[in-house]
Amino acid sequence: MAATIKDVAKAARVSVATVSRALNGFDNVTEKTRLHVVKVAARLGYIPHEGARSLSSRRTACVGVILPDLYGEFFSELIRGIDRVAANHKLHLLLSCSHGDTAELGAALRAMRGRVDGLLVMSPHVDADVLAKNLPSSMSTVLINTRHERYSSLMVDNYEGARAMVRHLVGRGHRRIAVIAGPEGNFDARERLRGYKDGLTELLPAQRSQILRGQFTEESGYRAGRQLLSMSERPDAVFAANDMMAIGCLYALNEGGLNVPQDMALAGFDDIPIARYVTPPLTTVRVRIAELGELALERLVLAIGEAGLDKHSIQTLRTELVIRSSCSRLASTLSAVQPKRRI
Amino acid sequence: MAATIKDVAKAARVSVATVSRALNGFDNVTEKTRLHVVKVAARLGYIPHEGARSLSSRRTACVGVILPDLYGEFFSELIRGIDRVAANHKLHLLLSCSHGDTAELGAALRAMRGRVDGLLVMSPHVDADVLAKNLPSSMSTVLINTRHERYSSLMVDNYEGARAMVRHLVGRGHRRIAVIAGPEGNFDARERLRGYKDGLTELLPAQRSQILRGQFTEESGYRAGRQLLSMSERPDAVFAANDMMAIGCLYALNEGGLNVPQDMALAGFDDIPIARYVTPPLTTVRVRIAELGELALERLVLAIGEAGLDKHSIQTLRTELVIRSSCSRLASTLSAVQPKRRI
DNA sequence: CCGGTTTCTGAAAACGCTTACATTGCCCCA
DNA sequence: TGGGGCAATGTAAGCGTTTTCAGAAACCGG
Repeated sequence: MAATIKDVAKAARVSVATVSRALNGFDNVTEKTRLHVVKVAARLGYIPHEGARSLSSRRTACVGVILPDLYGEFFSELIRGIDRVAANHKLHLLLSCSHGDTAELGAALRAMRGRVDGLLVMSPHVDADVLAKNLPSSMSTVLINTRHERYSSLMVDNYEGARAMVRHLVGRGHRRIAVIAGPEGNFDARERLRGYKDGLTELLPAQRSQILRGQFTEESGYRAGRQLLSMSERPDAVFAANDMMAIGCLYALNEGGLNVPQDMALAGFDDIPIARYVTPPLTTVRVRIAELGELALERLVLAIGEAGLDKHSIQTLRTELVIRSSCSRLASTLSAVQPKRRI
Repeated sequence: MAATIKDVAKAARVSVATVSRALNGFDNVTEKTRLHVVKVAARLGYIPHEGARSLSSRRTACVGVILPDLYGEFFSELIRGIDRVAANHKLHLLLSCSHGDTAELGAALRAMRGRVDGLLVMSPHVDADVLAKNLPSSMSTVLINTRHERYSSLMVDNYEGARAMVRHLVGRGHRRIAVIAGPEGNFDARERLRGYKDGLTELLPAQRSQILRGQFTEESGYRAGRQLLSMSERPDAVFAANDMMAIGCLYALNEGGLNVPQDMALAGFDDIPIARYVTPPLTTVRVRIAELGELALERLVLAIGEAGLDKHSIQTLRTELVIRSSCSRLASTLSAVQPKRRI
């Protein structure tokens, strides 16, 4: 059995209190005693039981991170950002995944009680009150890309990002601009779609929007690409609601013998690290993903510090257009069409 | 303050023991009592304090996962595999990152004491006995791609994978085959390099090996690519020790006007999801990354179950050559060189 | 109606720490 | 030399559960 503080106390012939103080660097212990205790502890290979420690001290030095999924670079980037800040604050990460399932989300939330000091939740499926119902009240919480009236959150400006992209595509001469949208109930997907639609009606009121459904996965992007290939009147540009789908779509288009951007422009959203490495490099909307994670945890740390005084703030991260070569100007279209531009 | 079991007991006019039993589904409680307790608990919004629970029951339902880093798709895939199994077993993941630093690794290991039931450690930097020194003895542990005499581990057959790739490249007619190696002290890097070297001396004893150093990041792959561009006598094939570097290298080569595979073949290692989506799709060595995570956790779960009886086994996952188009045959080289083949 | 089971429930002791409070011992100054 | 004050240490009460053990209640056959 692993040594406990009692064993150390016994072996060092002092009380457990003294051991605790000595090992935790309190100043009310003689240097001599401390040294002795430290030595004995080392000899016994004593490692404090963090569970007991947090029960007693009422802080766990852990934060919970609840994500909808773990697939793809978006989440790994997010976690990486979170980890950076966590390391700074000597916090540990308890990772949980709702797998898009409401029940699992609820369970994950409840399971965090007594394990963590605060919670980072990303739950883009807008199943509003699973949160309120399963979150231990008094648990500091920060939401990521999830809107809820009772909790602070960090949002990405999906709407403006999407609009900016449409503006860019139109500016480059594209007219028939299709979108590969994200999953239905998804908050980000919805906002990006809204941005696309608004951008389109604003700039090209005559053009019909053209929406393909995707699931934010490469695979669904690939399927959308196949669909595009089989269309009689192909769009001249496709705006995928995230990079993964753009990449899947790109693959399908290449496979179908289409050249991006000459035959069809392609844009993504997120600017995941890989986006610049595909060929052609992907024009996309940059979301500073790691920073999103960092900011969220920074904010959570603050909230934990201030305990009760919940500020309930919403911060929105701006996005940024990243122009690479997957959306070059369409010379032919440009000359053929004389758009009524309002830009 | 959040409700505790005591509050529930008081409100329900029963003892805490009864509340505990009722809520945990023991059968020695009248159905009537249980219902009553459950109702009261719900009314008070009671959520059990998992920390207290694990202290008392001596199991945490958590496993620790210690990784060297979080950057890139390799780790996200690994975590995804781990998460799948964790979800099955209703385990939670406590994620920690050593950032390649021995001290941090030690700290992370110690921090796991009393927080988790078992540990998954990937520490390819062969700093052998940080492990033994900081691991609470009696903590079930499974290593991933890390060799240590005292613990069970799951390994990837890096050596054979690399050799197979060299064999493939030679088979395709490549002769001057350079490698972009991983970081020095890294176990995987070392094995892959060894495979490369052995493959080379075996098949092309006359050819000198040509080694560029990388850090397993795209960025270092990019630098290696620049180096390649500036060489007077360029290799006709490059084998990057992982896909990330291959992708970075590809970018540099494209940028330098080289066509892959016509001007230079390029191969990677890992088969991260993105590998198939770059252009040209990357020939690589497939490591079933998610499966690696799954198997590791499966094994850990077993080890936790059997407590003392450590089996201390080593399982090696085979790799698999994935041939895409980044390494097509070099017609010119083929005719020019008449190798003494031993294959 | 009574002893002996079988259920159900409660009291209290863990679990391994931290920490408030009490106690001891020592120094120093009156 | 005695006592006030302070620093070092010890005692013990938590922290919120589970779980052992013992007691109470209900049941059953004789």
